[in-house]
Amino acid sequence: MTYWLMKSEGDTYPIDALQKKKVDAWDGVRNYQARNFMKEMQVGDVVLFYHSAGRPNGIYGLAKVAKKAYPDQSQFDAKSEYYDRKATQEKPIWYCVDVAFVKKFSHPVTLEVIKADRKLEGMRVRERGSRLSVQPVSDEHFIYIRDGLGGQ
DNA sequence: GCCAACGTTGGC
DNA sequence: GCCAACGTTGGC
Repeated sequence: MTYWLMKSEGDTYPIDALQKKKVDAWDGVRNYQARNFMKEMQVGDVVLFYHSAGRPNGIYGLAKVAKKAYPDQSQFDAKSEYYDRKATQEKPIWYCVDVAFVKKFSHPVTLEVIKADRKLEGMRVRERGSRLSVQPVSDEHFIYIRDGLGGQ
């Protein structure tokens, strides 16, 4: 079991949108490092759902991986903003996973709190300039957030 | 809305 | 294969 943090823009795809759909494709990722992490994901891995451009920014709840990485169909769609002309059905470039809604925290664990808590030292999202939209999270950090800060 | 950080592209 | 230019992300 691996734990992850995945970012979504709070005003584009908030956790409420996933709650409504229950399961959805996490597509549109166009960063190689993030893609490679998604390829490592296993069904059942738990994800911290992070809002950037949120009010405020932070972790709003939990999701879990419902389907392993498969080719992101939007890369083949010329009308999509995620279209990639270099990708072919035989040789896809971009992958996505399906994620399922698990729960929404009663209060988001804000970036401000994450940065202030010494127990969360080393979390990637704290590091200055970390723009990576899919990040692994250590067991300790994950459990501390799920059972501690997020369970308030 | 600004701008620093940093990933990607393309000329050489 | 280097690196300058460019584009995007995301915190503030």
